[in-house]
Amino acid sequence: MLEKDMVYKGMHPVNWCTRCVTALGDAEIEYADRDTMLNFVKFHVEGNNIDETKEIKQDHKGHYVIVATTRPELLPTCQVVAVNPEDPRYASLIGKILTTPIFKRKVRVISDEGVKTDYGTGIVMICSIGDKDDLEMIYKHDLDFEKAIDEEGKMTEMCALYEGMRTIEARAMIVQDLQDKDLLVKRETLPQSVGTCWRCHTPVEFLVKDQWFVKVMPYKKKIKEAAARLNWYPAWMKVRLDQWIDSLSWDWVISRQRYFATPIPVWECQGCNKIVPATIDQCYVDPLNDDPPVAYCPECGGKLAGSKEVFDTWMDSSISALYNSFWCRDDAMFEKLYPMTVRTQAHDIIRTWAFYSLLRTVLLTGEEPWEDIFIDGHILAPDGRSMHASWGNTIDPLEILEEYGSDPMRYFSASRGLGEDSAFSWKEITHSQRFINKIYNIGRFLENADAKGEVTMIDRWIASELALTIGQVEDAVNKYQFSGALKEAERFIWHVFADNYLEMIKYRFYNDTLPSAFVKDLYASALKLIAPILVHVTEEVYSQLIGDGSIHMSEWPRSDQDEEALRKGRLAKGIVSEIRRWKSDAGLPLNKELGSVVIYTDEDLGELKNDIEGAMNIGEVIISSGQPDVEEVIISATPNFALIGPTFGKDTKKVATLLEDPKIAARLIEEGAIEEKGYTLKKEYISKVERIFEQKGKKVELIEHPQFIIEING
RNA sequence: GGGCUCUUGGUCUAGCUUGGUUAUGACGUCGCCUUCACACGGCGGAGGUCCUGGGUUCGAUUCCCAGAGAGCCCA
Repeated sequence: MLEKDMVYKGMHPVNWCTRCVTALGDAEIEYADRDTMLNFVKFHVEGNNIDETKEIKQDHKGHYVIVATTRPELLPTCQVVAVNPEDPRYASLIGKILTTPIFKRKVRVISDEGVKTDYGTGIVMICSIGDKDDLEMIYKHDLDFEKAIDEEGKMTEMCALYEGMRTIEARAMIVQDLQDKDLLVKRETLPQSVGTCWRCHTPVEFLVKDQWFVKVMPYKKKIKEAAARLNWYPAWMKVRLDQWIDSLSWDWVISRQRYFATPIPVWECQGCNKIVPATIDQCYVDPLNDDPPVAYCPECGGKLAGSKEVFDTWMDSSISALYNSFWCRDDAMFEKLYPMTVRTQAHDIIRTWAFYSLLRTVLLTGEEPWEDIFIDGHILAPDGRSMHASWGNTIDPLEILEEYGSDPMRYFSASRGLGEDSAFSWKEITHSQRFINKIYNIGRFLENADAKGEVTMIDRWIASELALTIGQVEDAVNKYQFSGALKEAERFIWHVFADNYLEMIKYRFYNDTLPSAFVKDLYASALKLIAPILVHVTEEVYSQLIGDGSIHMSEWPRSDQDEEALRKGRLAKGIVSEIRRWKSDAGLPLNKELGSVVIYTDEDLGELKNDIEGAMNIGEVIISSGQPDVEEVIISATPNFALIGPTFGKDTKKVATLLEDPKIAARLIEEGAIEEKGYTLKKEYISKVERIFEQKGKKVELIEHPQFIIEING
């Protein structure tokens, strides 16, 4: 980058802590709200033909204007005074010369739209360097950098009799002197947000120092184009990067004055300042201890001195994609691995890691470092705030690992929505432990199965359910929605495979008609879906059931989807659930034997008859395509708004009221379509009806479902 | 001050892209069930102004606008 002129050395203001005596990166600044004093100071106007106005007054020394400043100690560096061009109060002042108080410097009044008319008196002095606004003005109007404050926070010799004082002392003294000389009009308290050193909370100063830079300004468009080619997850995170790039107004300062970090691998000629970089085969190199590649300056023969500065740490981390793909070390690997598939990081370092990575790799290779970028949130303390040792709300992950193991913690991490911060929750740990326990116990149950039974309809059903789940997990993972993948896999394993399927095949387990290998294999396939999250329990169970290498090295699962099996299996599952619920409602044990049950349905459930009997301990299940011999009375009906809304528009409510009438609903279901109050009603406008059943005046135990009716004969 | 995000039973949360039956699940809570993988289990119940206001619409948790509160990033 040095050779390509993308890196240069130049004078530039840096954030500086006068207590730690070091430069600070922008990220090391903490803003603190505090009160300061806004001082209203007289600046006398040069010349005689002055129009006196409300703002331009006169005292015994002549005409003056009032400038407001929070930093009177920077008066010695005041080079210009600025007003807003739109400000009518000072229109006549633009171009005039003022005399600075005490230091008696002649300064010009300039206009700049950046001046806020409602700050102080609307006139501001531009000093080097009070704040970022000053900095912008200095660049914009090509002013000199003057140094009033040194590295240790003391006033320099240009501050005349204030030289050697600390800034706070100098400020107090100057205010006093201004007052004594009748140059101070008034003081006001002003709430202010001050940048402070993150370590010692000393307010930071801007100091102009010799620094190394990576050019950013010429490449903003290029970086935004590269960012646009990435797939962002979540998509809105890209907005943050774009706006950050737009807001940048300086190149990237990459040098730091620190004790440790990666040394800047260059030597400088003491005579002519020629830069001699280390050669590639010299790396890694410490120019303070290692010899330069040439003994003397190739330009002037002068003595070379190694750089004492180190890199901003982002210089290292910004090329992680290049490093990890063996850039400059193994061309074949680089060709294969680069660009990398995905960058994963949190949202707080979009402006640093993501941005600098894009910048460096685009400048070095001409292409973006990854195909996808996914931005995750932070884990907050259980109280919803960020974790701080001083707040006493931290969670030590090592304690969780020791007490619960890593699977519950991984479960928690994966269960969070992508990109959003979320509070750590012990409940999730509890829940995940239960799930892990479930996974383990299912494994223990299947472990002992060794029968070689036939694969039946219900087995093909669970295989089809698995196939659907695999698809859902794939969709979620492809969008980096691990929480969705986890949820689908858990739903299948716990609530479909264990709660329903296992209950329906248990009787085959005990009468040795289970196709054990098939069931074990299917369960192992399901475990693969969550193996990347629950790495240990899945490995344990897999090794017990399959015992053929690691689950983490196995093929991604596949399963056959059979529409007929899916339809019939779901129906059987629904029937079992309904009977179970009925037993529960009746206060019966779930294994209470039932004499016979008649199931009325249009579907041919012959192949599932045994499974229903086995699951619910029923003497005999009779499948009938007819209707039970009972009288039905409709007691309520629910309209199908999805149909009647588009059909009836504004009249939807009236029609809905008609459909809800049990008598109308009964007639409608009987006749299919009827005319009522001028509307043509159809049977399909009713989505659900509630009925009761009677047989010769006696109550009949019927379970009603849209797809079937169950008649229970205890 | 600017940007982005969030607000859903006691607590946490899914759904909102593509508006429509009874709003998902977890933790807790209450009741029932000791069935031989698991009582750290199973089944069921109670518990909701889907932040507020306005708009679009026959219909808004979902779409649009405004506001309030919270978080993060920046200044």
